[in-house]
Amino acid sequence: MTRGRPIAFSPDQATSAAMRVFWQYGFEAASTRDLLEAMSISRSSLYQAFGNKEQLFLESLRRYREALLARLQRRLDTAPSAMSCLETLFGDTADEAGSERAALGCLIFNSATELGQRGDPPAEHARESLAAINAFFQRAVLQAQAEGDIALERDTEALAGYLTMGMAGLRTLLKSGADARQARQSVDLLLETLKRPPPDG
Amino acid sequence: MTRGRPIAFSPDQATSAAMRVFWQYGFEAASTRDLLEAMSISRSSLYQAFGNKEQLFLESLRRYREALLARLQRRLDTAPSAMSCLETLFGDTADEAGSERAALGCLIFNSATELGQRGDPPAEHARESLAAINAFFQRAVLQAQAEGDIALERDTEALAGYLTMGMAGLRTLLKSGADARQARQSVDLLLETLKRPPPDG
DNA sequence: CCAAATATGGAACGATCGGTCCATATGTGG
DNA sequence: CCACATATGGACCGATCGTTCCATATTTGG
Repeated sequence: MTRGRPIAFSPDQATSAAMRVFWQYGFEAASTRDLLEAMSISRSSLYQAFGNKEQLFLESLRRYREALLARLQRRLDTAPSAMSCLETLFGDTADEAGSERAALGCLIFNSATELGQRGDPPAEHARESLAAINAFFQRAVLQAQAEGDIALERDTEALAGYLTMGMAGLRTLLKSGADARQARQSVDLLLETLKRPPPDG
Repeated sequence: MTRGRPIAFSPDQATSAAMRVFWQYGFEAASTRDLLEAMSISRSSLYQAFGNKEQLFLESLRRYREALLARLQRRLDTAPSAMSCLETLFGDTADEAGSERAALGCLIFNSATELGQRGDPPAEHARESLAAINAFFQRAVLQAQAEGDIALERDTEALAGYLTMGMAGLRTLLKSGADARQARQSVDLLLETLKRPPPDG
């Protein structure tokens, strides 16, 4: 079937290792040397198997996004309610304060802020991933509305955008070393909006 | 008094030009070539007058922070109320959606996310600047409470952290190209929390 | 066991990085 | 007008960047 020397590494494991490097350093700041060392492969193998740094990043971000969204959706599916899912999601994130995990942030938010409005594939992919997070929040809010925990008069999309903004801001606070108390208090206030009825008008 | 050849550029204007470069590209990604071109000075002059790239960044960030906080404080001092100041501040920021200004973001939030928990002076300076923004929000909330627009039972610090988180998130959304509608809706929901009374407990 | 095909290690590429150095220009105090 | 002091332009430094290339290793099909 296959001809020639077989590859001596697992592309999956190598991509996961690369993902962690991009996660920690960002797309531009992650050097090919960093990537090669973490992936434990040679320079030739990287370019043979992944093309170049940009394509490796796209593959890493794609995997990160799929894993994240799968995890989020599972949380939503297994939680006692969509509202409690959102509460634990933001609460658990706030509780990361001070940890190494908090210092890493989220690869998607990191990439979205680093790459901004650039027109190249990495930036486009980052924006799409941010939109996917927003879409998850929209599903969660819609379900919470169906379950009676969020007022039906609320605009689902607006609340989703609000939560995406909140998570982005929370990630920023955690990255810059906010303590658990500030993170918790901010998240509590953020979630308050979901529970109370919309003002008149 | 002064001996020797006088400098042929304005250090103030040069620092402002450098600030814009750091603002657009970030600390690490801003190359000395970018800086020299924007500042319209020679390489020798940069190192003679500012020491190195890091010190130039610190000076740029210091100026940005001072100018920003002065502008914010002036807004607070001249607004009809602290609450309306916060409303116009977030509202005006949301209205930047889609503009070049929105793509730039805020140098302080940009630096805080880029430099994270690093232990060097640029990161420390960025975190201090973020704390200064938080302190401004704290003053604004305190004033709004004194003016009767925010319930006194509210924890001032908690609301300040919430607003800092909100602005950080808003900046992230804007940087990644959020449209005016999403930004507006998210900000409206964010500000809602300030106006309504705290829940029981 | 040989030929074809693929993977790998490592040298090398040109470009760019932040920073230094030196010759020269351009001022002022004596 | 000269001596001194500072500023400036530009060559240059070693390091690192992402990428390419080639010789070599390692496999399978015939």
